[in-house]
Order: sequence, then structure tokens, then C-alpha cells
Amino acid sequence: MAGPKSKNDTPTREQIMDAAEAAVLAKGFSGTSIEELIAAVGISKSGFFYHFRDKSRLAKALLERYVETDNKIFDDVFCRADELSDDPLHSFLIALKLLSEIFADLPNGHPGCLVASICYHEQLFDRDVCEVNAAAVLGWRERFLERLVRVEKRYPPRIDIRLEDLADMLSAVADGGIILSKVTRDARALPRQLLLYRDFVKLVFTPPAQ
Amino acid sequence: MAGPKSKNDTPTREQIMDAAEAAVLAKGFSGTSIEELIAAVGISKSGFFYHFRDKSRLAKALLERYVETDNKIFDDVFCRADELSDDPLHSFLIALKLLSEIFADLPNGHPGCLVASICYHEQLFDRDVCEVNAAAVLGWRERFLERLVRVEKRYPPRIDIRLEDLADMLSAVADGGIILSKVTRDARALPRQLLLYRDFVKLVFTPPAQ
DNA sequence: CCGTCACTGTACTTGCGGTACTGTTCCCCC
DNA sequence: GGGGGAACAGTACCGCAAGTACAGTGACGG
Repeated sequence: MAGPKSKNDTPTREQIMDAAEAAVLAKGFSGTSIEELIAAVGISKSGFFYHFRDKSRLAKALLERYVETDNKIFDDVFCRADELSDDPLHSFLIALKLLSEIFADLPNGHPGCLVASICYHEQLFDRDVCEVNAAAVLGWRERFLERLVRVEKRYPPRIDIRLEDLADMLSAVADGGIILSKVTRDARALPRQLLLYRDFVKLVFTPPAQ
Repeated sequence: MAGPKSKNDTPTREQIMDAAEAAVLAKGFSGTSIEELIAAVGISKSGFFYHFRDKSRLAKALLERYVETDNKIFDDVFCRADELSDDPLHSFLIALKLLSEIFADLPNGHPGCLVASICYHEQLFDRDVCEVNAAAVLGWRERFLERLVRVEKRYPPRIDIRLEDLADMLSAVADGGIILSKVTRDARALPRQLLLYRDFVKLVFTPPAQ
């Protein structure tokens, strides 16, 4: 049960990627040198290039792993929320609460979003990497939108609103909240922003008559 | 009336910073080489180092100029909004509309937020630069908060809400919207997110009885 | 025993950041 | 009209990092 022995699942490779992810989020991609990574992991330069053809391949692998784990977190959270409520609105609100708690419990605050970091390094990467990035964001939109459509069916929204934008807003608030937290060095900013988004969703779908 | 002849106001210096800002937003700070900047402007390396002691000074100058022009935009927008309405809520809503229109009118979409870019390069810069960054975000919070406090006095919010968080949310939605626009290559995402934030503000401060 | 995996070691090229100078031109001021 | 500073250009150099190109090595599995 140690997972599939995929070619890309060696412990050293994972160690490189762990070090690289932290470094990229703190110093940017070009600011992260291969030499510091191999020093952190304790391997030689040849060892690095055995796992990654070049630095750009490392970026792609990093992004793919990041998106994958992120999607898994969303799966878990929404699945758990569905266990706690059958109602689509309440389930969505619970999921948002769970998400904010996950972020609030991170000891040193959220380390940063790789999608955001890479989007600010766009021109450095090939079309390939950018498409993975775009696909990730569009995937989140679809994921949230599907939930919102189910909510809308039961709770007619109080205002005229594009559900796609409301779905996107969760990504935006999360990315913006991360930046807020990082810049102000206040880890509470991100969970608070998520809860504020939650308030918005609640307001939109709560009937005016109480 | 050609502006104060400050030491830091030569056309070459501005050209360097223009090229640098665009490059940094597209490739990150470390991904931007001094050599490409001097090639773009058409000066020598000595010319660059005449204006900036090192690359880090360039970063600081870039950020300071960016924050300054950003604050000027906010001044203009809020001032214009105040001309159009005496009511604090309506004025704020008008300002948000104006902001979204400004962003929607950018021909190639928003080029990116330097504050966000630099926050994802944190470890590269000295405490100095990071503090400028933090001060900028906190300045925006105060600016928006002051407006929201005035709104709250006249329109009791419909939900329990921390106005500081609602103020921060504008920065978050803007930064998140920029990332959304860049990643999905859809310039409309950013203005749409701002209008969605506007809807939220409207909902929060609009009395339930219509 | 043979081969493959997961590396190490060595050597080299290129490009960039940064330093350290020495000119050079133009314009302003006295 | 000449002296000086502002705004550069030119040249030469150092050190680090990305990337290339190998050849070699220990463990492990069939």
C-alpha cells in the first residue's frame, strides 16, 4: 500500500520537489538555483539531472503535483461536507468553513500558491506548463460551478449573478487571501477572506424573507 | 509644469523602469536580466548602474513607483465618485464600477500587480522592500476601511462583518482577479470579479426590506 | 553473472550579476 | 569661455549558476 511504484515516485525525487516547491514560493522560479536544491537534499548535480531533464521539467512536475494534491484536498473537503449535509447550499457553506479551518491550522500560514507564482513567471515557461496552469484554474471553476448550479436550483439567487464568476471568485479570494497573508504577515487574513466569501454566498442564496 | 525635477526623474531612468516593470511581471524578478533591460532601452551596462546601485535598488524603485501610481488611480477614482454622489455607499459603489471599467479598458488586460509579484519573491529582497510592500497593502486597507466606516454609519450592515476584512477583500479580489485573468487569458475576469465584490458590498449594506 | 536503477565525479561552456575603472559629451553656471 | 557636474559609453574582470557530456559505481533483482 505504499502507492504505485511509478517511475516518478522515488523518495529522492520527492525530496527535490519538496525543497524546490518551498524555494520557488519564497524566491520565485529563477531565484531558485539547482545548486541550493541539491545542497538541501544532499545529492549531486548529476543526481538532479537524472530526475529532471532540465529546470523547466522540474517546474512542470512541481505544478502537476501541486494541482493534484490541491484537487485531492478539495475532493476530501467537499466529500466530507456532503456527508454532513444533503442540502447543496449547506454543504457548500460547510466546505468553505472546513477549507478556512484547514488554512487557519497551517502553522506558518499558507506557503503560497504555485499557480499564482508560475503565472507571474509566464514568459519563462513553454506553452505546455501554462496550459496545465490554465486547466487547473478552469477545473476549479467547473468544480465549484457544479456545486453552485445545484444550489441555484433549490435557492433562487437574490441578485442577478453569473455563477461562473461566483465560482471563479473562490479561486480569486483564495489567491488574493494568500497574497494578503504573505504581505501583511498575518496568517489569519486568508481564512478570514474565505469566510467572507462564504458570507457572500450565504447572502446571495438566502431568501430575503426570514 | 513638467513636474518636479527630482533626481530620480530622468527619461532614461523611467525607460529602464518601464522595461523592468513589464519584464518583472512577465518573467519574475530573477528572470529579468539587466542585460535585456539595457538592450531594450539602448544603453550600456554602466548607464544602468549609474541609475541603480544594484538590482535590488531597481526593485525598490519599481515598487515605490508602482504603489505611488496605484494610489493616484485610487485617489482619482474615489474623488470622481464623490463628485457623482454624496452618499457614502453609492460613492463607494460608483468607485468600484469606475475601477472595473478602467481595468476592462486595458487593451491587453492587466499586466499584473507588482505587490503580488514581489510577495512571491519575498526572500530575495531586504526587509526594506518587504515593508514597502506591506505598507502599501495596509494603506489600501485604511483607505477602503475609511470609506466603509462612513457607509456603515448610514447603512447598518445586514450581517455581522469585520469591515477591515471587507476592505482587505477588495485588494484580495483584485489580486486574485488579476491572476485569474492572466492564467485563463481572459481579460474580462478581473473587471467581473470587481463587480462581484461590488454586488457583495451592495448586498451587505442594503436593508432587507425593499 | 548481467543489467538496470539511482545515482556520483569531473570537466567544460555560456551567460549574468556585479565591480572597477577610464573616458566622453553636453549643458549649465559663473 | 572654461570649469564642473550630470549622464552616460567602453573595457576588463570576477564569481556563480545553468546546462552539457561523459564515465564510473554500488545495490539489487532475475
